[in-house]
Amino acid sequence: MDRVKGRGCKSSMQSEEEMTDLRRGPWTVEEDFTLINYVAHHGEGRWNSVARCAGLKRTGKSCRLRWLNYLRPDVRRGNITLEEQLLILELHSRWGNRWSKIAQHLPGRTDNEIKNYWRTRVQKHAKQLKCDVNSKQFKDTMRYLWMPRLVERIQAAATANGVSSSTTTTTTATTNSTTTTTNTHQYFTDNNFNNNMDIGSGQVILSHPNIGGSLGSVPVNSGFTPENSSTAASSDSFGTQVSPVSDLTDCYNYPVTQSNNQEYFPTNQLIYGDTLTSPTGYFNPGLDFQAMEPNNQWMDGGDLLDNLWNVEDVLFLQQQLNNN
DNA sequence: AAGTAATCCAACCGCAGTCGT
DNA sequence: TACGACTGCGGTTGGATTACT
Repeated sequence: MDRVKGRGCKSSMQSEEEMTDLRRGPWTVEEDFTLINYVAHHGEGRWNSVARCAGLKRTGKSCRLRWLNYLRPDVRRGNITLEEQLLILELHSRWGNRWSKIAQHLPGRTDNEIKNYWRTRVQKHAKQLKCDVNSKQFKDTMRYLWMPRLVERIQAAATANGVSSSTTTTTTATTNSTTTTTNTHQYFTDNNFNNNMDIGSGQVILSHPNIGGSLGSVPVNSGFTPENSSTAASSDSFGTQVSPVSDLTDCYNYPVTQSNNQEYFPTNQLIYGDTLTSPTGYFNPGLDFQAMEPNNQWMDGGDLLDNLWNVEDVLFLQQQLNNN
């Protein structure tokens, strides 16, 4: 196979790569097949052995990353739900950039995905507010505006769908700490690609939640070409490209629509309460709400997180700032 | 329609921790 | 204890896509 120009190539090749003709960059369908097949046969772990024994010209690290972030059958793809957003905000406020730890509480989500979400969405808003994402102002904004609003929206969605409040993500909290209890739910089927795999013959006839349609001996979705498997975007049956307006529910088995959130959302019982309402004058001056234009996506459009904002919030906060 | 800017996210890197010898 | 191999984590990059002019 041709050597693929890598991403983020900023330094000289590692010695390991200099010695062998290792591939870098996007994975091809063939490589994905090989890795899936090998893991199905031998299990996870010992990634350097995987790379060697499976005949993949990849580093062990690359194999591990590809498997964990993309090929693993329980990887959940698609938009981050309201509940997940709430959970991310809460857990990040407690643990900071401990993406892996945060990801453990969001079944099916990878640390990479959460990290990307944080950087592209949350930090974007911090930038718009011209404050540091680690600043007290921004954290207060999250806690007293975003999170209560998320709770409202979750409850509203639950009400609209006729879900009793007891089954929604109930929230109570103190300003100092939040109690989280974790119930481990099985949200996704395990290794569901094994069912149709004929390992003995080497013939792989499997459907994989992250790869649309059948794999192996069955022709791959026409949206795939060997050279674009991980970057094929909108036509990618992996559901790689996650656009705020795209509906990818057809691309995988897991519900991503709001109406189903309660069913699949982990019952990490984040408990917030009325105390989430900002105490008068709590906010420190410094947030630059003038920077938020009236038609800013942040306030009246865009994705779920963006929608948490509206003009009333801004006016309210400006009032708070003026009072100080 | 074409060019440009902004955004998204898969994949890379370096570093630190763990484990076996 | 020292060393190397391996693994996992968090930060960063840049190609692809989307939005805007």
